Amino acid sequence: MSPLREKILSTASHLFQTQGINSTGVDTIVAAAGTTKMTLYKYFRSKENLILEVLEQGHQDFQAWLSEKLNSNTNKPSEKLQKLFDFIEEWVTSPNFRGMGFIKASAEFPSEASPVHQLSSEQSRQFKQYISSLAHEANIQDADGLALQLSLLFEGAVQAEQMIRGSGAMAYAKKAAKILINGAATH
Amino acid sequence: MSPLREKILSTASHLFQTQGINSTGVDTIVAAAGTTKMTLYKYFRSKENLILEVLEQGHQDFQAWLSEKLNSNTNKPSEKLQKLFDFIEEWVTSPNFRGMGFIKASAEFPSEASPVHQLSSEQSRQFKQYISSLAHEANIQDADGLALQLSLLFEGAVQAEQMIRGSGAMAYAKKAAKILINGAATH
DNA sequence: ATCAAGCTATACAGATTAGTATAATCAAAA
DNA sequence: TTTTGATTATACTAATCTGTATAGCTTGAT
Repeated sequence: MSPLREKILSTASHLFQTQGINSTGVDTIVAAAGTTKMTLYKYFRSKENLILEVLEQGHQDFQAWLSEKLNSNTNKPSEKLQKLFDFIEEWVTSPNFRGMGFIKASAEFPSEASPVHQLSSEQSRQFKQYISSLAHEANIQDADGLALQLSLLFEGAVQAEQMIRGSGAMAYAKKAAKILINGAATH
Repeated sequence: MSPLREKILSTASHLFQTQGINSTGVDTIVAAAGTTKMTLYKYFRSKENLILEVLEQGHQDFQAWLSEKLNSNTNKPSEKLQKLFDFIEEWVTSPNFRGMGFIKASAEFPSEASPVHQLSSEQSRQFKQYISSLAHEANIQDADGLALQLSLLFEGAVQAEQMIRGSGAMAYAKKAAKILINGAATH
């Protein structure tokens, strides 16, 4: 892929996260990326299109990183579920963590008719589905229920971390997750 | 207070929640409220000022409703904590629930220099502090830790409910809350 | 009936937005 | 050296935004 295209994507991702999506103009993006509007509109049909691609890439990066971590560091299915929040914490507290795109995007595009909102909720659904599959492999009875609860903790912790940087929310979310997982496993 | 002023406040609150704050123009607000810009700017110094007042009123309404419910329906401190999420669910699933302002506002105003962001995180802190005081009265050892975990569940559930309306997330958040409360009480 | 206060109507300024049109520049390939 | 393709520079359109200025209307009190 064109390096300029990637530069625009990463610059936009950074600005969207730090300044907000709607508050970040196209002019700001191209200035920060060191290019011009003509080039941006050559690679992206519209600003909405750029937003969608930023979201898509962010989500894929996270999912790929997470499943790779789980597959290479754990063996048994029950172990995967137990270590899930350890890796999530590692991701969230890493220096180049820029927040979860789909959480903020759904807040900035509340209308369900918006393609951005639709992609956001689809990504949230996919993430929950991934946790559910882990819970299912670990023979948890109410796998979907546990997955929903864990995703609530996750989204709440990310939200809290975005609200007050360095709040340590994820550490407590991890503890809560362990309690919920153990509780669900005994049934 | 002037009925027109209140009409503007409630209209703005509704539009901010359904369309987003930054995406809702002042012209849209006055048209929906059946008045004009001149009147709006008579009662509110600026749009930012209006946003702050909408947030303030929404938070006060919620806090007043919740503590009234808890004080009139429960006696023992431990009972308050147990019934907390029952009442929260009642609030969130009520027909005129318009979402929690401070959660979306912090997403739309990510810069910590923004007064809107500052008020949002202050309200989030106050809510967590309220839960903490309940936990403390119930003689929970790590009252602050439990309060943080419960507020994560709360914010995650509201977020999920905003993302996919009628997802039933709050019911599962309630179950998770009971488990965490019981777990913390035995220590 | 006159007056005053509150509200409406409308037009405007100034800034910012997304997106486009046109021309100049630059580098590498033929 | 000439051509080709990619990028830049700049100017522009048309819409939208917050906030203000000016003038007219309406209603209730004196």
